[in-house]
Amino acid sequence: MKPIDYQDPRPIYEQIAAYYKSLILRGIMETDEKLPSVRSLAMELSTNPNTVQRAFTELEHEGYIYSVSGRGNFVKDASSLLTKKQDELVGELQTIRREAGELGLSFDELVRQAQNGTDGQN
Amino acid sequence: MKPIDYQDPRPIYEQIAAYYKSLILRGIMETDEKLPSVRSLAMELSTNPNTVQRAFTELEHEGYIYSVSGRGNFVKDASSLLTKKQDELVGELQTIRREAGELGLSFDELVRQAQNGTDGQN
Amino acid sequence: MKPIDYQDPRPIYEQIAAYYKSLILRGIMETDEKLPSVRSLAMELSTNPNTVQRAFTELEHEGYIYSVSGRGNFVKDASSLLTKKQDELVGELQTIRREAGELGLSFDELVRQAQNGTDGQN
Amino acid sequence: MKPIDYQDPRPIYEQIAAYYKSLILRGIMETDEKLPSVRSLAMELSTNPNTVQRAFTELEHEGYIYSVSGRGNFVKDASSLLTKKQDELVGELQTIRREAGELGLSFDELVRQAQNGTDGQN
DNA sequence: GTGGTCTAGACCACT
DNA sequence: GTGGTCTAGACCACG
Repeated sequence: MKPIDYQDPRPIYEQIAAYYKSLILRGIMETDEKLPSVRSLAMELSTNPNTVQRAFTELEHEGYIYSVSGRGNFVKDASSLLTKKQDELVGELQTIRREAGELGLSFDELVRQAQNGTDGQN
Repeated sequence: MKPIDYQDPRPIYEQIAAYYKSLILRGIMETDEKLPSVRSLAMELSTNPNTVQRAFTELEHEGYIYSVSGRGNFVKDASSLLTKKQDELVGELQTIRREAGELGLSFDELVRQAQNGTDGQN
Repeated sequence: MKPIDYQDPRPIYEQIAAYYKSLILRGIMETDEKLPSVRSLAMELSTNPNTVQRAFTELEHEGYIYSVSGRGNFVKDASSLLTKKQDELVGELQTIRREAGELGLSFDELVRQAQNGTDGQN
Repeated sequence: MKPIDYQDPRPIYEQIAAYYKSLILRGIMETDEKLPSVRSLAMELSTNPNTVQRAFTELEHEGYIYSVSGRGNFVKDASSLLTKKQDELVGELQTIRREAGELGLSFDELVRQAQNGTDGQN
């Protein structure tokens, strides 16, 4: 599985970041495991090192990885991240649900609309 | 119905803004109808005029109201706002759905969790 | 000259309001002159009385007309309005000019772009 | 170049926001670069932290920066912002041009007036 | 330390 | 009277 999909409307650095978030949160990459170097990953994905660097910067800001100057980028303590991320998503859903209620819209109906027009295997 | 709930984690100015968004989007307040003055509403809600002002500023920035200096704040043309807002909410749900997929989480399960712990009549 | 143009992207009530602003500012309608009644104008333009009412409400809010309940709508003191409006437009142009400067864009170039794609007899 | 000019009729928080918009749109500040902290910038400009906070809130609402609680404020992906902003300015110019036409004023004359009384090197 | 929120009180411009 | 801006000072949550 390659992280970049040019059909995807998201910018490339977002896709790269999302790919590693997924690997980390699912436990496929373990704590303190080293990520590929910026240059090598840029080669592999045929993209610009700046784009990879931006993805890594985002991962660092959001607490997924830490960077050691001159050594590389490494996975942060991943154990708590998944449940934390899950709580965030549930929180966002509750916000949307409350907003829908305030506007007289049916939350279930919105959920149904969100499930149409996409692949759909959840 | 009073707009401020101190149990609600949202800041007061957000609650006030949300309250008027709801009134406007549901059509309870009509185009060009006048909102209460900053000072009188602050009195009524026992809060600071700055807090009300902040709520109104947010409403103005988001296109719900317009302000006429020395006259008051008035409801903007709200006709198209509701469907636009609904589209936004569906878009946010699709984003969450995709993120959940990337993390190996069940979107339906998250939706179920979001519906527990709150009143729940959607 | 009829005020409504369905090609115009602006809402109908905006067009009606703009039409009367033009008449008032150019001195074609004089101070205290009576505007057509809401109902008769709606008939003449084959539109809904609500739409005309909304246009008149906007004109009143912006200080062009005043309304006397049961009698009709009348032109406010128009003498000072034109120069005031002209000053407003110049002020807006200066704002745009300053913003362009802050962004490293050429104001003249923007003006040129704004003059292409439209009729062009200024 | 210091952002605050007390001769400028714009409120201080607007000037601060405009200053950083300019830096971001011109590419002088890069994506994910950190802005000064609210308090340190307030010290440097001899103004109140609330005023700086207001400027940053506006920048966040308008999509120029994002804030990470406890870490600071950072520049958002700015690549598409400049052309978008330019289109907005051209659109505003066209609106003014149409209004001028409706009032019997010469657009070119207004542009000339807007260029007098200021520095003038566009 | 950071951002974020809130209060109290003041001043201005506009009408 | 109205909205809008600014200051001073306080408190909270997060890390």
